[in-house]
Amino acid sequence: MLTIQFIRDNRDTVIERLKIKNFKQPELIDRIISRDDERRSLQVQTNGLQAELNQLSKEIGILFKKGEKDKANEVKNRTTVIKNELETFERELQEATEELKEMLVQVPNLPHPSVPEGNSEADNRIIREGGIMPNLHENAIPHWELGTKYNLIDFDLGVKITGGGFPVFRGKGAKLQRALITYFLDQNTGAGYEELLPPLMVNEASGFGTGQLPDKEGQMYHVTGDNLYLIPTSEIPVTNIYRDVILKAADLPIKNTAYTPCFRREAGSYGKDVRGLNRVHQFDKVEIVQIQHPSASYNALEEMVNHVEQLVINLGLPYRIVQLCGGDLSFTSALTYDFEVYAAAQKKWLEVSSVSNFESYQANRLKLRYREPEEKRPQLAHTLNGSALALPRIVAAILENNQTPEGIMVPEVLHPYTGFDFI
RNA sequence: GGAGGAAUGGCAGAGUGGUCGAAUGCGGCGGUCUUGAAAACCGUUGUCCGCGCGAGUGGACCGGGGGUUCGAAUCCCUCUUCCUCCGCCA
Repeated sequence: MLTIQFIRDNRDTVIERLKIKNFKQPELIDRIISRDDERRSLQVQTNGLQAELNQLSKEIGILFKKGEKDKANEVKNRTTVIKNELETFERELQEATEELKEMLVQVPNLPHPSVPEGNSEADNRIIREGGIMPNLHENAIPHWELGTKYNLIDFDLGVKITGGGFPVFRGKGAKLQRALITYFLDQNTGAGYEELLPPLMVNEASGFGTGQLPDKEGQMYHVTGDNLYLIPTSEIPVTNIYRDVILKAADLPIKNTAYTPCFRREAGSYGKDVRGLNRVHQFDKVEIVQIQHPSASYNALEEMVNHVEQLVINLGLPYRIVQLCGGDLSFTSALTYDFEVYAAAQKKWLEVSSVSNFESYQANRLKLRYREPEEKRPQLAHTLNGSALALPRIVAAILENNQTPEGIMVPEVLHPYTGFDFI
């Protein structure tokens, strides 16, 4: 979330920039500022009464020690009055603080100045395109049919044992998954990212820290018995490692990578674009996360984009990089680049990575800070993350684009990992 | 799952109702000394929210939340986590 201080100091800018994000309640900004005014005044009054009470309590202690019991009791009577008064102020102060936070949490991150205006995908800006479009033979088929034909993916089995959107990979299909995961992790660690293997379930505090809670609750599987959430992305456990942490400026940047399965309910997305691996409830993803100094975060974002681009290039997939417009940008992001690869049989662009700079928005929720060597006060760090990469759609594109009448060619970089070059 | 014990500042560790944000040690930072370093000595060293032009100053925080009390690190309730033992188990 944005800090209250920032909102107070930049009211007009905040309102103006949030327009690009289609923020629907600009009046909330003024409500926040006036509620904060109230909060401050309540705090002044509360603190004053508390100071008085503290002073009297000390006096009582001293009087009792001296044995002046009567005098002590007299002072005690005075405290009763203050306590009653204080109770009201404390309650109101607490209410104001809580309401303020509830309102702050509803304000999305400000988009970066370069973010184009727009309401939907159609307004996203294509930054770069690359790779070569494949020429498929006449009888080319989409990946869900290839998966069945070559016994790589069994969608029906997944339905049987769990439900729709939980495919079973088998044989060379399973091995291809493992190869991609290992390949991505190797490339990421080679680029200086420390490999992590985090928990797949997180608590509420973690969900709040990265911005999934309280609003996007419906997107996550909730383990009600223990009040835990299955992660929709390893961004949550990895970034939350640094929750409530004050780093030294010299510790920055921190670069982590993690492979995890991801779980998404995808409520309300039935119908279009859900065939095969295009949209599933459980999938594998390798993520990269950076904790950055604010002055370096946009360079880091470019670096991450270049890194992810190289992965896609190495796999030989036609791709494009788009910058999300204001309306398509997520609640917490300031700037996001999406990677899409072309799946030639279904003739569709599939999103395989989303690389974002959250600036200090998550950091403020997380209380993730760093300190400059000579500075007393810690500053909020910047957080960034991106998929490197999400597997199912990569697999879909590889299967579809590399199919020949004789079988499917495995990208060369994967051969050491798969142990086979043809399916 | 059952029975006990514990949680204090960066770390270790005192503190069981009163001027305690908290002894002491270590670590960190600054200084003295030294050609330099070490040692020794001296000083300093948490976070957050306010008020004040400023020098300053008020409040909160001893795992989280609630309670008792004029006053809580200290007493009570509750949750979480860790340790020991028993049971179960990959």
